[in-house]
Amino acid sequence: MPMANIQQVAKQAGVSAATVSRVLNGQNSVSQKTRIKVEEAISLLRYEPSMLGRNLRNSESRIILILIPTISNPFYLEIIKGIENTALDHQYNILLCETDSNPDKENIYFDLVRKRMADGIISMDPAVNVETLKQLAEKYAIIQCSEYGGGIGIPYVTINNEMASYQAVRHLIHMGHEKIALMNSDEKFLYARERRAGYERALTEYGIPVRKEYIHYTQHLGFEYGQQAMKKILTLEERPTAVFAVSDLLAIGALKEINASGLSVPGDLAVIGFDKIDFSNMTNPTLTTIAQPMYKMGIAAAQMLIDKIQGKPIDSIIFDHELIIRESTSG
Amino acid sequence: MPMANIQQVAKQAGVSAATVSRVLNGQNSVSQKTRIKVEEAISLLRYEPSMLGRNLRNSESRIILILIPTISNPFYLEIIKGIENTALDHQYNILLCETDSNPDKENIYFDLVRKRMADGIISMDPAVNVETLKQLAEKYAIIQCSEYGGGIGIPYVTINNEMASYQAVRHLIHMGHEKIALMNSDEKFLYARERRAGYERALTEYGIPVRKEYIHYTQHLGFEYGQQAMKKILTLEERPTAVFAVSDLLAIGALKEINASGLSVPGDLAVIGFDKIDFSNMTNPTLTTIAQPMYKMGIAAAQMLIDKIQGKPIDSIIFDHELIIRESTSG
DNA sequence: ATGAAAGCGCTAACAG
DNA sequence: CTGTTAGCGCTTTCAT
Repeated sequence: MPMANIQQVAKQAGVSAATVSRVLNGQNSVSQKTRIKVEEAISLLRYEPSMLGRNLRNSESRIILILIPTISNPFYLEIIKGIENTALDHQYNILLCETDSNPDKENIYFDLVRKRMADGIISMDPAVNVETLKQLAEKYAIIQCSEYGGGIGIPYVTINNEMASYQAVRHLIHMGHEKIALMNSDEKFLYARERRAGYERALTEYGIPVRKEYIHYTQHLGFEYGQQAMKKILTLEERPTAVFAVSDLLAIGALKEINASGLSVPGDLAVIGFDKIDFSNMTNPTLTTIAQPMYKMGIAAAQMLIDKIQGKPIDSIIFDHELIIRESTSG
Repeated sequence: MPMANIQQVAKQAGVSAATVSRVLNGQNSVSQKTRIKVEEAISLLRYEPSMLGRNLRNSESRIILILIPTISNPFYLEIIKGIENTALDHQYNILLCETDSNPDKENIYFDLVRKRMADGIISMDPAVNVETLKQLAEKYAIIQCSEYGGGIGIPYVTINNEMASYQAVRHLIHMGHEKIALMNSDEKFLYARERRAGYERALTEYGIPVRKEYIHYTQHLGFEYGQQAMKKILTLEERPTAVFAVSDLLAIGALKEINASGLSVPGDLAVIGFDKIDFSNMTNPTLTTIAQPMYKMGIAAAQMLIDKIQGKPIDSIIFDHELIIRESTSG
């Protein structure tokens, strides 16, 4: 007798399906006596209510979609944990979607919400198509997390990128550095523009000229890209004495490349990363970096999304960051 | 006019809902003329078919559940990618579930398949409750990936752990090592027992005695546990000249600890890891390790599960591994 | 406190 | 080739 349904339970208990449903949903308009009858029938038949029927009836999927560019960047991991735990608390589940920053793949996932397979989206893909997202946000619940298009009216949670970057560079200056390179993402991303602004503000404030040849752009935030960029930086005529990379993975690539070329960190070059991923503490030397409260950001994003799904008003949040000073700048 | 349904499209096109459904599902029993009418109605009304209705009707969720102990171990990342891409090809989506090796959380996720929210499970949690899993497997599609209970009749994909371990240790012996430590997981896990067996076989084959004090167990596979275990190993009276750790994260922790104590790798101690996670190539020195074909394993697991869901017969698979020799054993 | 009835949106069997 | 009908499993009025 596989897969009993609510009708069979009702019959077994000698009540109507409606009553079984009431018991299932913990409504207190059921007498103790019938409740017990129903519960017995449920366990007798090993009944498990079908989410399929319930979801159709309620026009909801209780699924939240998370959009990330790649699962390979550990930066997203803690955020995802925060989202997942919060979602679970509210009986939501998460569908983790890797876009590879590919619009086609992205669109497959957007379809999931259009097709009611997901109740909302938390987007963490900086490369997301802002136009599509804006359009989608008119009909569906959408939150941007850690990366936002800016001024497109979609609620977001993020940190103050300009300030974080400013503080990182100021720290380097305080350590006596003047020749400071920036390893940045493509400036089509808002956060990349903000972080460069912070970099320039710090330099300017201390009367250090901004030198174009010290600013390098990488296509992605991965390890290899950090190596590559560092290789170029090391060929500069006036070699910098410090590098600020906008992601830990980039910074770790830089570290590796510096070591490979026989130089030492922080003796010859100081290095700062960004994100405080787990691995930033496993390198040798350990990496100075900007910590984002990733777990908290995940919680907030999930809470906002759930509120939004339920029609509540929500506000964007800007979280505090923190400069974590470790061996790569103070060896 | 938000959220048109199939009835409204039918009305707009002047046909029945059944015909619209046929067009939607690409059945060729529809005349060119009506097909066009229907397609026009669809785009006019911006109709998006609801998976909720379809799923109920078809008694399927088209969702695959992936069970992992923690998202923090990069080992799972590539496998997940393989699963996801394969799933996508077959119009399945994946629900990523982190159990923290916690039976309660595990049970929440098992409920998803009981409640028809998921069509099947790929379990990668070594700590999974084998009894529950076995029971579940009687009614639902379940595959074990990279970790299997052994002899419980659930199809699996894995590698030959004993052989991989044997080869790693043999490599160390060939490099001239005799005092070789093993950093292993709790032997309640099958793979831990297999890997110890391989370790012992290699030693024995070369006439090297197996020394109890060289075998250390860690509670988890994380970085910190590797550091801790290494700390103990370094206090041994007769310090080993090589360490074989059953995970890269463990090995990286060992690396860090060795460096911290002023010793060098591989000069004073050689180190081998297991898994070939991305990071194993980012450390200094880079890490010798056993490569598992993780992406392929993911693809296979997903394909097996989908076949199983569709009632096809399936066989377990044992994949080939490979010893990747890098700096941590060969200076 | 409980039941009858309707319907969420879709697909498949059957009839024509 | 197309429409009618029924029903997947559940929840929610509306009665009583």
